Amino acid sequence: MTNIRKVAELAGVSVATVSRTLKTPAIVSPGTRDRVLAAVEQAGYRPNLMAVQFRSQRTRNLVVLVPTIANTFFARVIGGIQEAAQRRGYGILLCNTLGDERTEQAYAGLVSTRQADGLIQLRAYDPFTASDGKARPPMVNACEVLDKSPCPTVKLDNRAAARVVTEHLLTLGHRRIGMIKGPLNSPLTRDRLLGFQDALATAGLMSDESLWCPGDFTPPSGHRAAGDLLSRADPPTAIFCENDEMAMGAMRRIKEAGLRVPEDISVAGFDDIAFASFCDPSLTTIAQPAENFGREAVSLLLDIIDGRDDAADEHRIMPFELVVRESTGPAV
Amino acid sequence: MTNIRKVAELAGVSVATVSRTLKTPAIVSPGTRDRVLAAVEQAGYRPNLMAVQFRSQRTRNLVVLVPTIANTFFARVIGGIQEAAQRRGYGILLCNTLGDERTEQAYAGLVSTRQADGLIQLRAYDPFTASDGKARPPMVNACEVLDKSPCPTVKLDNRAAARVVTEHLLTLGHRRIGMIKGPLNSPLTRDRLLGFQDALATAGLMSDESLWCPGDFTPPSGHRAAGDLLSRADPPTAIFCENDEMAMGAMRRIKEAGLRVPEDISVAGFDDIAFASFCDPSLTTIAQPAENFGREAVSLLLDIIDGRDDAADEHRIMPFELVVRESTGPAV
DNA sequence: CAGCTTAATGTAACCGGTTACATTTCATGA
DNA sequence: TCATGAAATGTAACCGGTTACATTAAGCTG
Repeated sequence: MTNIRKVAELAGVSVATVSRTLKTPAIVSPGTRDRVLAAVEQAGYRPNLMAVQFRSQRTRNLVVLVPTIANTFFARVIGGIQEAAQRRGYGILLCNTLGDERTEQAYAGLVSTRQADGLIQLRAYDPFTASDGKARPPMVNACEVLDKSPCPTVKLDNRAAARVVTEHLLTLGHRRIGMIKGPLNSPLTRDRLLGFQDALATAGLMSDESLWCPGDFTPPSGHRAAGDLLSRADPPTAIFCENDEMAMGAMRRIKEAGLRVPEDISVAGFDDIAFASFCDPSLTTIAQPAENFGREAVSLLLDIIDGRDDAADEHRIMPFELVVRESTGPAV
Repeated sequence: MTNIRKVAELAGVSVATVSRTLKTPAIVSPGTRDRVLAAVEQAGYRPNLMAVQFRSQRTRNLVVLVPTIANTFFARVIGGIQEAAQRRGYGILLCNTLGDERTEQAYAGLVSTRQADGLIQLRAYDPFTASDGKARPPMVNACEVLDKSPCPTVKLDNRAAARVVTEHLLTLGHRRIGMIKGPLNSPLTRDRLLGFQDALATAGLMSDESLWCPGDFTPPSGHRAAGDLLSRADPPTAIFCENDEMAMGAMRRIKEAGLRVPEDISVAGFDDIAFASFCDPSLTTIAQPAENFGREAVSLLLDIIDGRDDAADEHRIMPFELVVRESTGPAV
């Protein structure tokens, strides 16, 4: 393996001179510089960055924990993370955790053991355990955020957004509105449910828990939940789904039952994934700046890593927007 | 920072004993072992893996170059890569290249500079340049594969699969079949086009190049291309799209034109993404074992890294399956 | 209990860069 | 010519583990 000593020998100089030629050429005399560069070229030398990292105690890698990469929304967030990190000279160690805490802890260990400089968690769970040492490693929690987060966060005001969607449905005259929820233990699900109830309460309606169906953010779960709602004696005239994937599954199920969207039942989603405007009917949903979630998270994390500690307790709220398309219409 | 020397001091033993206690406890006497473990606990010690890697010259990281993470098919492939890598103790450095060769070369440099042990490229491009040294770093090319690859490959027989889809359309009586292509310079696009032509030729039909529209694998491009096809004097009775994302865009456009799928026009896709069975109508497409592409690629790459050189020139062909759903029907 | 084997532990070199500090070279001015 | 200082270059410690080899302690046999 060609290392710096080989190059030094080849150029007839010391290792220090080779290192200086590559890092601070200005302080090396032109003649020596040329000889060294020729030797580098001849030997095909590439510095071993593992050694550099080891010396500098910085890997310039960030760990990213994603509940599931198959979700189109997260894919966009990751895109934003990746772009921002790359621009600042950092690489991304991606982990598709599938919500498994053991896996998350294992990857968090990469930070504790210095294989990465910091961590971005996209799920509401703190992967650092006591065994990770006393000092908390740099971390940012984004998208799905812990209520009492031990680190900076980047989130949406899910409660407000859900209220806006629900108000939209109420304005259209819907009174019986079904709800397809996300995973039960998630603060995100809870907040969207709260916003949903807020809007109903403001409109003077009782919320009917029998119209809440569990789902897991995948199309099949939306399909199943919609089937459940349709089988009721008095089915809802509109369904609010906590994400677009489930909304697409639900629309499919409604059409299989011979009903039309939105003429018979309205459907609203959440996230505005790429397919939302291309499915049939196109989906009314909440648009989130997914890529910006990623960029903000990286920016906050690097602030911590670089010791700009004024960032240590920041909690950013990202904007959202109701996008009304074809899947919602007046109540029958 | 607590390092092995601090722990050794705390336990009243040498650094070697600490190292042995953690790596090969069997050769340490029980009494010493207990004292060392107590000291490790007390100090909150986690070994600095950067030092371990540096010593062993192995990072246990793999670089993965993805053309675009927003594509549902690639998301599944990455899931497979990630799972297989994790099981074998490797982490993934993910790069969303967007097809930019400079970015790809930069990430390939991580391997040349020992920040990663190998690379998986999901696009038909060799990111290693001459400057990466004479010995080719470990690499595997999967999904979209170079014709003359300098490394092992994992691919689908795209030509055969496209032929099967086309034969399906021909069997349904279609004679004018439109084609929405992927990016022009890709071997994948070329192979699917060849398979399409093969089937037409076998059926004794001339292929009509005016029915080939360019796309870029995104829903909007499928939408645009379908609009283009519909505006022809004599539009096709079926459209074969080179991936499902474009097929969904195309179906949307067809319905916007007041036509029905499949009654007026049939649409077929490629990849069988999660939404293919939940859109309306559900999509006839080619199912690929996406996760297995990832697993195979990891397996081949680790064979190379571990010096099982019998793998150095392997080219695996993955199976496919035509999934007939609602979007294709008899020609009118 | 000497003599020998085996188990347990310690010492220090090593991986490949970086950089503080030491040393050499060279130009300049007295 | 020599002293002086700046510029160029060299030497070696260091980062934190691992491990070959050396050393010491313990156990066993006759």
